[in-house]
Amino acid sequence: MAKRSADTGSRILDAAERLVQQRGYNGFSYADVAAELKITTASLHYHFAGKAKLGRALIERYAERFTEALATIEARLPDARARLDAYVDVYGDVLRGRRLCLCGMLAAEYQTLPKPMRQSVIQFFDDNEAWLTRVLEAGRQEGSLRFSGSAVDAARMLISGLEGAMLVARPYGEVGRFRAAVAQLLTGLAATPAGH
Amino acid sequence: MAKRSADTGSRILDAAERLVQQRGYNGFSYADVAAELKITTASLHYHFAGKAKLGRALIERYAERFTEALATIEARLPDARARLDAYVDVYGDVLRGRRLCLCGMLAAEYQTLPKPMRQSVIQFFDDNEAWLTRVLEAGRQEGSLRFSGSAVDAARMLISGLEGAMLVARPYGEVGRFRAAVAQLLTGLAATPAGH
DNA sequence: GTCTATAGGCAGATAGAC
DNA sequence: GTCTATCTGCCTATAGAC
Repeated sequence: MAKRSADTGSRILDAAERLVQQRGYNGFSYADVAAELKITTASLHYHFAGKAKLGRALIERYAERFTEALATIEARLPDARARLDAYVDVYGDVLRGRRLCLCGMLAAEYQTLPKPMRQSVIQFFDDNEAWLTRVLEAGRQEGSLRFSGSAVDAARMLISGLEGAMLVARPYGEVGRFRAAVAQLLTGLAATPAGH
Repeated sequence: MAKRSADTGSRILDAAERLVQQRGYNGFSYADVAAELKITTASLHYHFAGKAKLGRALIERYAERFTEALATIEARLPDARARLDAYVDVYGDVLRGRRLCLCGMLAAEYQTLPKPMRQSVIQFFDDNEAWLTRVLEAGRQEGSLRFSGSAVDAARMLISGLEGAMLVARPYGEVGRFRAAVAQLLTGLAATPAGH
């Protein structure tokens, strides 16, 4: 009953996702995916009619899983500060696999993406922003977080900072760079000023 | 005596630079540059033996100009806070042209870049970090800037934040998003807490 | 320095057998 | 569902005339 291995469609998405996060949408080919799965590119086309459709499916699944991860964070952690820290950890985990955020990578390549993919990238950032805005607003209410300006601006700052910290840290191959940059990013948000 | 137009080498670099900042290193071709300059790709190879060498020349020139811009900022502006603001404006100007920072884009594509290009990308970030660290340290000394932790960590946070803010803002086509995110990024650094 | 012509490879994609 | 075979187009790159 237990499935020993995922079906081909999922395995294609797994391989393509890793390739895009590491090399970019314009930096991988059907041949790369096919070689990894030991099938032919013709078989690939059976599952995903074209590269654009594969790309769109990648974002959809990635966004879905991200949403699930955020729901889990909310279910398990009660206070805003802990939720924020857990959110940051999601990004750190991605970087540890020498990957960028899928949509961060696609944002860099945005101007070359097929139109349908573009809207999905925007949607990912919008969803993240909405979730983070709610957490920040709650944190301000409960007194665990503080920030000047609107919660949505603070959320945008954080998302930008996290995406950028991954982008810059990866060439150095040091997750410590990411952590240090993000720690600095968060100091301004702590209701209790960071001790020194 | 006045040169009416730049020489071919420079015009190639101009076109290629714009293409990389907008579409990425893997998202442009010799044919794109050749078409823009109305020459052939064979002529392109006379000036730059291969795409990797062109890529390296792009980074070298970009880094050189960046260094000059930073020197100009130091020459014209006396205090650290003004220098920091001017530094941020450099990024904003790039984004206004619907471009990313050249090295931010190349950082995304890092794993696919020819080896010689990689070291140049790292060098760009190292130089920026060193300059910004000096400005931040000076600002702390003169009392115009404050931050917890080391100046170098604050510098890394700022560079990450600026690169990320460009990355995320561009798909939306709104420079306002960049400005708002960066404003939030800087609030923690103002010695005089943002009044309200 | 710029051209024409072309090589050689890889890209995404399709037809049709099994 | 997966294969072989093939197509067309674009890519980087080079030889050699002008």
